[in-house]
Amino acid sequence: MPRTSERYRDARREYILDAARRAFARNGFHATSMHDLFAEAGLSSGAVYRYFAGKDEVVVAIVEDNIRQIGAMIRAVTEERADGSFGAALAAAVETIQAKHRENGLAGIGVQAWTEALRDPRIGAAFEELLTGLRSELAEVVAHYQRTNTLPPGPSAESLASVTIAILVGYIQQLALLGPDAVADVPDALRALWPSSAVAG
Amino acid sequence: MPRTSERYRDARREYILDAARRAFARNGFHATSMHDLFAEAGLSSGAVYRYFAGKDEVVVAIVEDNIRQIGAMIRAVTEERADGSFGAALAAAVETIQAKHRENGLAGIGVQAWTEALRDPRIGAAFEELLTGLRSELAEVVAHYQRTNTLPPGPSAESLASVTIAILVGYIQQLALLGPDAVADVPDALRALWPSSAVAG
DNA sequence: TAGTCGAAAGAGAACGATCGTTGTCGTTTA
DNA sequence: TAAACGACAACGATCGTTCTCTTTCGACTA
Repeated sequence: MPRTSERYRDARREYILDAARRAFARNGFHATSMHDLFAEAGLSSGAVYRYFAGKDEVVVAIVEDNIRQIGAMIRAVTEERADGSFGAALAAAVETIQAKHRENGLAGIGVQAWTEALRDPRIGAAFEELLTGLRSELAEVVAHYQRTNTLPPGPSAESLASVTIAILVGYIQQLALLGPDAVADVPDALRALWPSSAVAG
Repeated sequence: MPRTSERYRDARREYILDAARRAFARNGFHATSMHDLFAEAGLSSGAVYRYFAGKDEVVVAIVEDNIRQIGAMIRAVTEERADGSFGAALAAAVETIQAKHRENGLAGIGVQAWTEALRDPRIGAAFEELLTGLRSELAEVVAHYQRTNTLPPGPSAESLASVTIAILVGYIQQLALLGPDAVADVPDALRALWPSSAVAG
């Protein structure tokens, strides 16, 4: 018979993750020690280790959540805008990412997560799943724009989806490194590159 | 009066950096210890520390070289192809990057460097310089394509340059994470997106 | 309903391991 | 032969983690 409810445990876990996110966004995964994390959360080591088996588990939890966030944002925006132009859908995705980044530093965590994916098999697998899943889903969206002649019919929908992902990933990278203001004009460029009217191919 | 020539010292330094690159590409900057580096180079700590003041200096040297490589490749390709189509120039840049990655794991080091740029001010400054310099140079190239009606005249050349950088950065990211085969069809997509003929805008 | 008991939560000191770095001493070469 | 190179042991610091002890709170009992 547990002393506390499951709701309490979940809330506590989330509280620790929030503190970890702040600390990690400030100094990076590796440069942030567990003691830094304890200080940021205002808790002792014993308290934190009751909810996470180790530092790796904290990192993985944060990265997996970050993956889920980014994936969900891209999916939501591109699908709901399937009737507008391709450029407008892309611009909307970018603007959503930017807004989220301003409030919780999404991009910084994301960039760090990509590097971690190269080393940690668990994170690597999660990213591969995100990217390949996103690619096939975006391929369907892209195919729609190919049929309506706003994207060239020549290349495969999958290859165009890869370019789409590249744009979003590269945008997040610049967002993290240069800040939101430096890339504020990207949405306009995307809308102009792929407007509603037909494009040569 | 030094025991050896300056040429010897330079060669030795480069030898150590090559070993470090291999070790870092395999395990990442942080997960690779100096002892790992000594083993990879087949040298003692004393030998390495005679050429580098510390681990940070090794990392910075490798990252700065990586920045120089990527910047040079993008500049060379986009400038020499200024008479072809924008898509062809982009595809050529991507193919050059892919070839280099196959031979020395360029993309993996690059992705790690981006993360390090968030934390180390020296690396961060180098990257900001690369990105902003590249952006203004690419803006001139892009402006050329805007004048010849192969890119829409509406958006600023700088904003289109940011999108161009995003594509290249995002491509490198996918190259590192998914491997060359998974993104082999990207060049074709780029050529199809921006062919020689005029594009609506 | 008040009191008691047991288990979970949390604090905090401390430990073992590892890492980056240094210092010493032999070796090599202009 | 003097100075740089290089090997190697070892050091201090730091980090992730554990262990012990106290505190807290829900459940059961009278």
